[in-house]
Amino acid sequence: MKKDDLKRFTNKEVAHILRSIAAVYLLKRVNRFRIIAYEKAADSVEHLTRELKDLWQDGKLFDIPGIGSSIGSHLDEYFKTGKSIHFDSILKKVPSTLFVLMKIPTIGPKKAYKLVKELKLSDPATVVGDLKKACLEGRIAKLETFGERSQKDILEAIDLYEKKSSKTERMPLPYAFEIAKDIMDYLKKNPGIKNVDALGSLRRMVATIGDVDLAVQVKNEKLKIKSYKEIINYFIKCPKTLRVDNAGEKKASIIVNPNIRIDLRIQEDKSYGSMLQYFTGSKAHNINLREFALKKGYSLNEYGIKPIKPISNKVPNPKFKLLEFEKEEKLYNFLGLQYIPPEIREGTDEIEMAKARKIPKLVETNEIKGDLHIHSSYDLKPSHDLGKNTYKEILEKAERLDYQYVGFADHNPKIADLSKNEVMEIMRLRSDEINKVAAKSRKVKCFIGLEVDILPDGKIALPEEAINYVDYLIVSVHSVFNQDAKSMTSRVLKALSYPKVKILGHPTGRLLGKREGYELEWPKIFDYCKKKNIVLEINSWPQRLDLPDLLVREGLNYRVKFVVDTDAHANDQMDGIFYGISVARRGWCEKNDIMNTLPYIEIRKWLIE
DNA sequence: GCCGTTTTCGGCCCGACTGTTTTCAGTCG
Repeated sequence: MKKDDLKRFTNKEVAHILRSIAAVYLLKRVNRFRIIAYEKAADSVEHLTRELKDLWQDGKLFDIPGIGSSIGSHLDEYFKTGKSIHFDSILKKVPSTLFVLMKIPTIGPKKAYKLVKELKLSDPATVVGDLKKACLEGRIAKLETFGERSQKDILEAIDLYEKKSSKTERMPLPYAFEIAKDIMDYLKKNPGIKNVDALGSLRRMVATIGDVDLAVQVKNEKLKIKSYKEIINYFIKCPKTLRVDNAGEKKASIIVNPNIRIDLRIQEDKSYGSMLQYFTGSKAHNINLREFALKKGYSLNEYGIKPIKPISNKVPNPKFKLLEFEKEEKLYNFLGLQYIPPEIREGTDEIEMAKARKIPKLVETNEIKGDLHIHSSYDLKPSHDLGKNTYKEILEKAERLDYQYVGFADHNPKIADLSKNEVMEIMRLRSDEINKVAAKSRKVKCFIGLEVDILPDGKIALPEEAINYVDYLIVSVHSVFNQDAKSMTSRVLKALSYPKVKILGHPTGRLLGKREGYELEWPKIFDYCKKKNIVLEINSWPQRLDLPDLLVREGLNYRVKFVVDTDAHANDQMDGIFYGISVARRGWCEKNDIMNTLPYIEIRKWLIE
């Protein structure tokens, strides 16, 4: 019971409920569009980058595409009371073992129903094992519409399911990106390859990635078949390959260390843009785009755009020839839309905005003028990890990145182990040291920052007098994450009220794959930040990518500003700013929304004056 | 059941793959 409680209200669980209801409706043969509606809602919830429950608390439930008055009100009841009478009554119509079997790949509602019924599988706790036993005893092959082949497939699928449920799930974007980059670099060395692109969630720079999908465009069209084969062969011989999963004529998959699947597709020149568009997704974006195209009289697929009506009344074209696109831009433009960058193709309002020509010019990595959250090796007896590089080395790195400034934001001295006077002395010496190093730096200016812990009661882990030794403070929560939204909100608001606080660091505290963020009443935080000219950090640390993209976009509605920082503890990590920028882009940020695109003179005004 | 610049009614994405049911249903991305 306890264990179940812990799993309550997660997006995964809600998506599973919605998908289960779609399955029951399918079996009960209700209107198929109602089934699609539930599946769409399930997809939508599953791909949210925030917890649905938090959105519900913020009153944003009905903003989610696919959630309307009916599903929305049932979810409202579900979150309020812990159950939905309507959902429960639907789910009761079929044996619950069915929903367990549906988790096995290649088993959908219909097969699951048949298996459950014919084999009388009634215990959800043992159903997978029972099915496996039935396979091994040859009982599946005897069922109508199943055969030897299906029996073997089911056995393999169960195997996969059992392995997968105990294996790694999605990985943080930066890890996937590094792996993909290695393989893309390898592919680019092949003289037959003109272009290599990421596809899917990797191209959209989603915070977590499952499989890596790649596309190649070949150079020599005339030798098509031969060169395709050569490229597939070259791909599967990649030094990172652990094993080859499959290799066909236009597609192949390999598994690389540590058990990551890489899919490659080859497409000819003239429809490369259509393929890129199609496999970049998201699914929700593609569905919306196809619905939009349909209204204009076009059908959209991975090869191009097909008119579903004759192009002109005078000259009817009986063949309705497929229109092909080598470039994605042309495809969007043909439909009367502005080009939509992959990062915002999430099926929200991007098509509407593209039609109105209101797609923003998203911020780019080369517009960043400095990094305000960097940890050095200067030993100030900190509460958390020291960095690896000296102030001088960090400045040299910043110069190589063509930055105008950096902000040193070491962790505060550990106040539990030190007297107030000792802390003051440490802070004074540190400030002298930074000033000394700064005086010798010609190109890159520096700011004296500090990342200060927000204590459980909202006080900051630094004596107030010591604030005199810094230019600005970043305040962050590093402990006691389990307070409820109300207490956490007043805790953070109190911390933000101290002098010189300019940045709220990694605002949700999430660690991808490890820890959910804590809950906050975001409208209050946004309002306060806007009022006090405080900005929210978009932290580029691979496991953080925090603030999450959805909250970034929400913050924009409150006209809040952001700063993209690396939180680097070593110089090579300063290159990771790129990942924070990807979060900002997914949150629809333009250059002006990001404080550290400002030149030195202007950021100084905000930070110090 | 959801949704809105042809709509508050009347529409609703598209194709590949596979096994088995010889013409298609089920599943997936």
